Amino acid sequence: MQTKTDNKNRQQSGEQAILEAAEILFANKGFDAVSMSAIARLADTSKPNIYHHFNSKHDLYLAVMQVAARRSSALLDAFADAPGTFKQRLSDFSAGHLENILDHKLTTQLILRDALSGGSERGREIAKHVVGESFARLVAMVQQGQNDKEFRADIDPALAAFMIVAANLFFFQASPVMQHLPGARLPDDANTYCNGVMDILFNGVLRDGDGKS
Amino acid sequence: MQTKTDNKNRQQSGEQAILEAAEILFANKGFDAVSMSAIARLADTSKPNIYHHFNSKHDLYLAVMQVAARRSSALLDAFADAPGTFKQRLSDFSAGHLENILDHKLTTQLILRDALSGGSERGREIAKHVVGESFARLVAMVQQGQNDKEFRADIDPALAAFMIVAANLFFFQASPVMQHLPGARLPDDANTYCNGVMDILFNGVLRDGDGKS
DNA sequence: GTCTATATAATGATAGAC
DNA sequence: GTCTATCATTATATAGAC
Repeated sequence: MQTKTDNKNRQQSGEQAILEAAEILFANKGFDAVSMSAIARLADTSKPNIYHHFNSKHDLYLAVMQVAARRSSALLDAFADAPGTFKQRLSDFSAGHLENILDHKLTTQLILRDALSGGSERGREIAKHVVGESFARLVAMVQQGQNDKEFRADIDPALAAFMIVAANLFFFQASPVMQHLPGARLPDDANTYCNGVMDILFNGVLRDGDGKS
Repeated sequence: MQTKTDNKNRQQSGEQAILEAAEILFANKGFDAVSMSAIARLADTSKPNIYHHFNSKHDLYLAVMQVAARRSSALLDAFADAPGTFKQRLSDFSAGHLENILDHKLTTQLILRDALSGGSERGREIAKHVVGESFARLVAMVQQGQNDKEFRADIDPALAAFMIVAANLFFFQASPVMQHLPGARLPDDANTYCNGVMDILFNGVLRDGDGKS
């Protein structure tokens, strides 16, 4: 029994280093800009050894994606059915969502890059599954809030959910650029940003009494 | 006098084809995934001819970016100082912004890809200039709305502007993915989407009387 | 499982004829 | 301005020893 586990562990040490190196490079530069030589160099091994563990560059990429997807999926389970008002639950979900994004930038960039790029058929399937999962939870949460008369009934729950996801993911994508823009800077603190977003989403930017058409 | 103009026109016919082919490929696949051979093939010319017009692949890329940036910058000038309430002007700007994005998907994808990717130093400068320009206008518009007491004074104008841009750009990025997600679909019509977004941004999702903290 | 050495194809870029 | 032919380099991937 133990021999099998030992083999698995010994075997993974090599694979693990390769997977980690590949994740870093793929996330930062994208599939095409990364060579097997660069991965081998960063993983401190040789090119043929990578081909011993993975059939092709694309296979390695898919393996990296699957590991990242598994990690990403498990992270938001805690927010599935929490107590409190839906306003609070939605705020918590959004804060947790953004926190996960910023705590796992590599994973996020990897999945986001693949999901939004016209890349490899099957890679997008994995990425779609991940974003679809957290998105569906958000939509359901908004709908429940509508059923409880806490949220307006005349808004599209998918739209509200999308705006939350968009605000968080686009913040992650754009913050390196935004930091260098003159004149108007966003809050660099994630919590401040998230609270500001949710305040606008919940209450709107119009002053009270201006008439909600 | 005319000879110069004629030369210019004759000269551009070749360059134009190369630039257009390069824009299509760079926008769809990114810098690294596009080869000079592929560009030459699509432009119906030869590789050395490209090198006659541009010093390197990177030079060609910058030229494509500059053309795209010029196009993109000119598009939103009309919304600079329009009449009407700031709510209306903001809605019009957002609608025009999204319309421009969807009418020039190639240009948008090209600039967005470069701005958000860890790509070539100088390419990002161009992209940053474009997004920074339209972003600054939006922020100013929100601030004016606050000065006129039309918008709440306690919101961050940069944050509100960012949410509009994020909603539009992320919609553009994600709509190919979102269309295939089960359960919750966004409106496929740009106007419907934009109106829904602005409704939420202006009025919020909470039902009236729930107390704006 | 890991390596050296290598096959094969494609890359960015150039030389030089027309 | 445009081409054919070619350079040097690098890419993915494999063969085969240990």
